[in-house]
Amino acid sequence: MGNRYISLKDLANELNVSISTVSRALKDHPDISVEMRQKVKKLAQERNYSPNPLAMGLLKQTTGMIGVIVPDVVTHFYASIIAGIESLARKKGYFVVIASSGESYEKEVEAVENLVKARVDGLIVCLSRETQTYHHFEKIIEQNIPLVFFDRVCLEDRVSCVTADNIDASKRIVHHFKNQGYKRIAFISGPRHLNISKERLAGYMEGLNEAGYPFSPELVEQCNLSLESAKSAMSRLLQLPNPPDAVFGINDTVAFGAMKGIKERKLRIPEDIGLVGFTDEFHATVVEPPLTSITHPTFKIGQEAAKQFFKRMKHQDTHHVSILKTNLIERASSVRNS
Amino acid sequence: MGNRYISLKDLANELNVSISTVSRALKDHPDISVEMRQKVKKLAQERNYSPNPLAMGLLKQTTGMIGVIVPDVVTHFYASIIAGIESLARKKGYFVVIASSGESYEKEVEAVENLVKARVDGLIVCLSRETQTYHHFEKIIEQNIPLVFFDRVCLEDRVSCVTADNIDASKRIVHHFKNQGYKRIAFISGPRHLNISKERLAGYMEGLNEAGYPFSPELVEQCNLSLESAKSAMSRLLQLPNPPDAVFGINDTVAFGAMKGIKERKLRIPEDIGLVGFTDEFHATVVEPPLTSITHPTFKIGQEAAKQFFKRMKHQDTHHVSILKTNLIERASSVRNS
DNA sequence: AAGCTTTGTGCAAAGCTTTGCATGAAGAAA
DNA sequence: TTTCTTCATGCAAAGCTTTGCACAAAGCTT
Repeated sequence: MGNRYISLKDLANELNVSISTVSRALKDHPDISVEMRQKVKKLAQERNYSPNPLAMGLLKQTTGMIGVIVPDVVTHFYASIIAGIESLARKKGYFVVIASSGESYEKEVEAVENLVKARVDGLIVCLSRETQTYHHFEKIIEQNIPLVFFDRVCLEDRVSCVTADNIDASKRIVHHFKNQGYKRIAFISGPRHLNISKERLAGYMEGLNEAGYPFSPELVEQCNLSLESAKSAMSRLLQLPNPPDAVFGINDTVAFGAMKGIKERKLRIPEDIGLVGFTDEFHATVVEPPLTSITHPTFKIGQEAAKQFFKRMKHQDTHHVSILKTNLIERASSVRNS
Repeated sequence: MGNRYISLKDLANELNVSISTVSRALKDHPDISVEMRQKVKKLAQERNYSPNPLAMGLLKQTTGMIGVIVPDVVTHFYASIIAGIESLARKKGYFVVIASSGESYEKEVEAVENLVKARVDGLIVCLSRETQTYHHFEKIIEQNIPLVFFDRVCLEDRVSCVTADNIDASKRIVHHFKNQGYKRIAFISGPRHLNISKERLAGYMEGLNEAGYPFSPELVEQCNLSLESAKSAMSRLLQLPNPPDAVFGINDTVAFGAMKGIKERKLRIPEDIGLVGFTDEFHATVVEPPLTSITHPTFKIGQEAAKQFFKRMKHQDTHHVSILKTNLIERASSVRNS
C-alpha cells in the first residue's frame, strides 16, 4: 500500500545502527565487520532497497540524464540514432531525455533552456533546419556543459561532432550515375547555411568535375527539407527546358518528395529518370522502386555521438570530429541494365 | 568557466539575507517586503538562477519523469505515440524517459525495474509480444505507482488502458473486402495471448458472420509480429489448396511482411489478392501500392495515455479504459474497380 | 597496569529547497 | 513608559546519501 521507498534511515532504524554504518556495509567498506555487512545486505534485499537517485544526484551534482534534441522524433533516421545513443547511455547508467525542435529555431532554443534547467549532464543535438545563429550553444559551451552535434553541426572547432563523410558520399553518387549512363545529374539541396547542404553540394561539384561533366547551376535546386518543398523542387527540375535524367536528393525526406514528384508526372524510375537518396536503410527498402542510396549507419552515428559525449564527460577539454564512412547501396531506382 | 549552478545560498550570501528570505521573495510571499522581493528577483535574473530540480524532487518526492516502455522505438507507430505522450507531458512540466523492451519479456521486466529505481513518477507501457505474466506490473500497482497501458494491454480491471476499437475495426475490414468482391478473407494474427490478437480475431469472425461468409480456420494464420514471420505466414496462406483472395494483417509490420510475401510470388495487389493493414498513417502511404488500412490515431493515443496518466496522478483510485475510434481508409491495395 | 594500536561505529556536514515556527524591531495603543 | 501588535526576516528540519573525522572498546605490548 505505502508508496514510500525504503531509505538507509529505515534500514538503520530497524537494525539499530547508524545510517553511515548501513551505507558503508552496502558498499563492502572494510571498516564494517563482516557480520554487520551481511546483516545489512540481507535486510536491504528483503526490503528491496534501492538508493535514491535524487539524493545521489544532489550529492554528486549530476542527474545521469543526457538531453537529446532532434528536428523530429518520428522520422526513422532520428529514431534510430536515438536508439543508438540510448544503447550506450543505458550501459553507462544514463537516461536519455528527448526533445524535438520541430525544425524550428525558437523551439530549439527553448529545448536547450528546458534541458539545462532540468540539469541534464550534457546535450547531444542535431540542428533544426532554421538554425543559423548559435548563441544558445555558445552559452552551453561557456557553462562547460558537454555538447555533441551530429549530422547537422556547427562550432566544429569547439565541440565534438559526428557526421557522415558527405563529400565522399556525394562524389560516389555522381560516379554511380555516370556508370549507369545518366548524363544530366540534378541535386536537390537544403537550406544553404546547413553544413550538410554545403558539403553535399561540394561533393556533387567535385564529382561532376572528376566525371568530366559540366556544372549547370539550374540543376541545383533548393528546398526546405520538407516533403512538399522537395516535391516542388522536383517539379521545377522537370519543367526545365533541358531537364535532368538523374536526381540526387539531399536526405531521405527529400528523396521521397522527389519520388512523389516524378511519379506524379508519370515518369518511370529508373528508365526515364534515375533517383538516388541520402537515406537510412529502412526507408530505402520500403518504397517502390527500392531506392539506391547512401545509407547512413544511423544506429552507429548515435553510438558514436554517445561515445564522444562520454569522452567529453571524462576530459573537460576534449573535442573531436568523427566522420563516418557511408555506404552506397545500388537498388532499382538508379540501375538501368541488370 | 565555472560549471556550478547558482543556488539560493549564493543569492542569499550576495544580498546578505537568509536563504528563506530569498526563497520566499522569489515566490512573492507576502511576508517579504516589496523592495526585498524586487532586489532578489533582479539578482536572480542577472545570475540566471533556476531552482535545482534534484533538491525539489528530494523534497517533494517526485522526479517529474514518466517512464515509457515500448516494444521498439524506431517503428513509426510507437515513435508517434511517444510524441503524443510527450506533447502533453511537456505542457505539464514532465519529462519522458523511454525504454525499449525489444519485444522481449526479460527486457521488459528489466526496464520496469530500472525505471522504478530511477524513481519515475509513473509508467506508460505497451506490452512486449512475449509478455504473458504480469507480476512485474502487479508489483507496480501494489506500490501505488501510476500505470497506463496502451495498444497491448492487460489488467484492465485495475489500471487505465488506451486501445483502438479493435473489434469494430476488424468488422469494417471484412465488410470492405466483401464490398470489393473478395470472397476468401484471411487473417494473419499475432501471439494468441495478446489482447490485440483476441479482439481483432473476434471482430474478424463477427464480420464474417455478418457478411454471411463461412469461417475457415485454415485462413487464420499466426505469426510473431516480425516481418519475417509475417511473410512466412503469408506464404503458407498462398500455398493453401484453396488460397485466400484477400488478407488482413494484424498490424503494420505484419501488413508489410504480407506484402513482401505476395510480391515474391509475383501476385498482383489488388487484382489477384487484396490487402488491408492495421497500420499507422505514415507507413500506409509510403509503400506501393498504398495500403488500405485501419489507421490508428497514433499521436492521439499518446495524448490520451498521458491524459489518463495525469488523471491517475491526481486521484489515487482512478482507472479508465479508453477505446479510440479508428478510421478505415481505402487505398489502392484493396480497391478493384475505381 | 599503563599506554598504544586496531577495529567497529557514529556524528555531522554538504548538496538545495521549502516551510512552520521563532525572533527581533518598530510602531501603536494604553 | 510599558505592553501588545504587526511586519520582516532568520532558524532549523526534512528529504537521502556519502564520507572525513572523532570516539569508544577491546586487544596487545612492555
